[in-house]
Amino acid sequence: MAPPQTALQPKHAGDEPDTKDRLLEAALQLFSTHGFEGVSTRQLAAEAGANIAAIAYHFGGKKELYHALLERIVDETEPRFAPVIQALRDGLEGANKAPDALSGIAADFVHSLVHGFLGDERMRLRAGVVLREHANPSEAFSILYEGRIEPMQKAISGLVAAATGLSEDTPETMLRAQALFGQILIFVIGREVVFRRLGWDSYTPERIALVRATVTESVLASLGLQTPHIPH
Amino acid sequence: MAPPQTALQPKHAGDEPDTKDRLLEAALQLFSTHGFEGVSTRQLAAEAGANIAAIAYHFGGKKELYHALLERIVDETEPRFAPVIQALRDGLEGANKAPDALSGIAADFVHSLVHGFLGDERMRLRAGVVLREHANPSEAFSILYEGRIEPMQKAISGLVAAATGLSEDTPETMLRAQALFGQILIFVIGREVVFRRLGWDSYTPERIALVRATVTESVLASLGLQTPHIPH
DNA sequence: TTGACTTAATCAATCGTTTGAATTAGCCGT
DNA sequence: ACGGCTAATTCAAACGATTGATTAAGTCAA
Repeated sequence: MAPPQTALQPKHAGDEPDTKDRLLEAALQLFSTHGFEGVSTRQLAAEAGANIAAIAYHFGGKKELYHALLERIVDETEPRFAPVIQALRDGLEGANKAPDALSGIAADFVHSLVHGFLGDERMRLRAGVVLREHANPSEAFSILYEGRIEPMQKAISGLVAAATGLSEDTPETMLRAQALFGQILIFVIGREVVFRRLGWDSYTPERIALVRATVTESVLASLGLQTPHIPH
Repeated sequence: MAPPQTALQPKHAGDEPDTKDRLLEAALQLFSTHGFEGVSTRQLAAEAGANIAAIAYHFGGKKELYHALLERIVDETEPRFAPVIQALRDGLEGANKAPDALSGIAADFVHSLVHGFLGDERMRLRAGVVLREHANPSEAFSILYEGRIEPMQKAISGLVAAATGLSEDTPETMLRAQALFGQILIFVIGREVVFRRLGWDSYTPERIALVRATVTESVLASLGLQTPHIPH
């Protein structure tokens, strides 16, 4: 009757996802495209192959399922973004002694972000949820902001600071970091616009490589850096 | 009983908006924040001070009201964006003979866009609707794309082409234009992020000026141009 | 048997839409 | 200026359908 407070992890130790996981997967698929109010509990249950009551049982309600999805998005993207941010930080530290390497470090960073955002279908769905929270922050926006957004912004601010010579925490640096991020994120947000303009219907590996090369040029130039020779 | 097919434009020639206008205004306010599915017809009617049946009477239904809003957004933004695009085109034409002026032209363009997007509360609401259509294009996305988005993209492509020497219609130029636009649009999309990072709670004229100055630097650098001395 | 989980059925509330009557505005012949 | 006519508009009330949530009986492994 009441939602389980303790997870004893009984049941099968099989491989196929249980009802709770399938509901979270359905939530990602549906909330991403149609938004919170645009999806009914019956749609969620049907997509997950579960009963409607399973939502209340496993999460407490529709809103709690949505919040659980946000937390899962933060958790799932951790192994993808943490190394990228760490590599940027490490690179910037080393660049203090070898300033010429800054272009390569920035190019690698852009490379990772573009492929991370455009190369993965699931990441596109996650971005859909995150962008909806941007436009209309719910009470759970802080889950995303503190978990994923702020660390990313701080890392980019470090890059901007290294390239411009300004301090990391000045308003100008933070705004430049925002502008830099916008050059990448616009290809997620404006995906449909890009497709219409270029006559595309999806991001193939070749097209992603073209986006990455072009964005890298733009970003590096915006930082006053030279495009390194064949960034890889 | 049936919706009026012909508009004889009778009624008062007064100044206060009639029910149809008030419904469109309510649609802008509510759809912008909560999305199409997140707003009920009763909310719309209440916000407009009208009866629920007025939606069906004047527009045919909720969906048709939404489409009418999209068309109104295109129409209302025409006088704001058309001169900016025209000024950019004129400037680029003149810059063929005076290449040094390119920085000033680009700076003026960024200036107009930043103030257009951030300086007007109604524009922020309109942007909310447009961005939702970006993330989840409805059947009416073409209204926005052909009306506002494509002309803007083409104008920016002209600027990129002038700065880089490439042709206007190469994929690289179009992608660079997209990246350039992203540097500005991120301050609309990521409004909440900017506020949290900088400790702001709104875009005041002083803060907009700071954003404009910083974005102008970033955009011009990304185009390989020098920041002009005191852009005004 | 116990506890974790699923199920069908049902709850009140709200959804978008429709109805038909009431109200309002503009135009007519007088 | 007048009442009478017509069409445009607004109104309260209700429509069936769907919403998120809840219930109690059921299944199944330990």
